[in-house]
Amino acid sequence: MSARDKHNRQGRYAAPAGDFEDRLQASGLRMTPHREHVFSVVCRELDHPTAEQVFLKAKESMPDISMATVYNCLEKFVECELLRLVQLDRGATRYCPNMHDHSHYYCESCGDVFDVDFDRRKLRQVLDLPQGAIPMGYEVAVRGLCPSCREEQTEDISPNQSKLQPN
Amino acid sequence: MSARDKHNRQGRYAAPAGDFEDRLQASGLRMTPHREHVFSVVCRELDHPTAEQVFLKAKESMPDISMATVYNCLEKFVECELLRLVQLDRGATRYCPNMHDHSHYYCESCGDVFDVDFDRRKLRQVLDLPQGAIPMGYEVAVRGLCPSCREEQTEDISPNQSKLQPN
DNA sequence: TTTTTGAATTAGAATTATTCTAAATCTTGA
DNA sequence: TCAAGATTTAGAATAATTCTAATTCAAAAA
Repeated sequence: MSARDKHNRQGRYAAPAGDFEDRLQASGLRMTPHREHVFSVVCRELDHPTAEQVFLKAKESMPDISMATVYNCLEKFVECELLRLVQLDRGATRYCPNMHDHSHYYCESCGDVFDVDFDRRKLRQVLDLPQGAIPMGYEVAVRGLCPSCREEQTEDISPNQSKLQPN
Repeated sequence: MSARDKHNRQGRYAAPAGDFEDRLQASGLRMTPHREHVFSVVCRELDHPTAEQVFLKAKESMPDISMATVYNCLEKFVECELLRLVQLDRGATRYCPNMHDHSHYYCESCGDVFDVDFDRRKLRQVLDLPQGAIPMGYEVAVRGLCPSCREEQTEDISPNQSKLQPN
C-alpha cells in the first residue's frame, strides 16, 4: 500500500490532463515516451520517490531506460514546474508532483511521507518576517508520528501513561 | 559582514554559558579543545555554515584540526542538541546553533540565510494535520528576496512597475 | 524526400559531500 | 601506573548527483 493510500489523502497534481505537454512546450521541451513514462511513475506509482525509486519502477515497463534519462527528466520537470524537489534530510532528493501549497509530514516511525495542506497567507502571518522581505515560496516539513503509528504505540498503554508530547 | 549582522537579527543560542559542557556530559561526551573551538566557530564566526566552511574557519586558529574531527564534532553536537541540521537544498548540510523554534529565510539573490521566528502553536494551527498525528518538530524554509536585495531591485523602477509578487 | 539542426538519450567518468575504518593519541578512573 | 575507553586523524569507501561526449532521434528547412 502506498503512503498516499495509507494516509488517505487525495492526490491533486498539476498536470491532470494535457497540461503536461503544454508545460513542456512552454519551456521549449518535447513530449517523449520517456518523459511521459517517468512523469506517470512519479504521479501514479509512488509517493515522493527518490530518483532511484523512480528509475527502478520505470524500468519495469521500460527496461531500456537509463538512470541518466531519469535524472534528466526529473530535472526538466522541476524546471517547467511539473514537479518540486523535496529535501527532507541528508538523504536522496525526493520528487513531488503536488504543486499546490503543502507541507510534508515525515513519520519517524514508519518513514512514510505524506502531504499536509496549509494556507499560504496564514503561514506568512505566523512567520515574523523582517520588514521589506519578499517571500516567494515556502517549504514546510513536519516530523512526528503518523496516525497509524501513534495508534500502535498507544494501544498497549492507558492514555494517561502515554509519554507522547504533542506540540 | 555576516548574514546575521546584515539582517540585524539577534543570535540566541542554546549554550550561552556553561550549558555547553553540561549538554556534552549529559550525553557522556567530554569537553575538549577541539569541540570548544568548533562550537565557537559555528556560534560566533559564521551563520549557518557548512561543514567545510566550519573546517576552513576553524583551521585559521587551530591549523592541525582535521575535517574528520569537524564532522565528528558537528555530529555529536547535533546528537546532544547543541546544533540542528539545516538542509535547504541539494547542497551541503548547514549547521545552526539557534535551537529555538525558527525558520530559515534563504535570499535567492544574495544567498544569505537568516533566522525568522515563529510561534509553534500558531504554526500547528495553520497546518491541516490529519486527526491523530503527533507532530514533534517543524522545519520551515522561506525563499525570496531579503530586504536589502529587494531595495536594490526596486530602487530604479517606480513601485507600480515592480514585477515582484509578494505572497 | 533528403538534409540539417538541435534535442534527447545513453554509458560511464567525474565530482561532491559524507561516512567509514583502523591506527595513533589522549584522558580518566581503578 | 595501568587499563579502558574516548578522541582525533588520514585516507579509503560510499552514495547521490552531475558531467561528458558519443549516439540516436525528430522536426523543420531545403
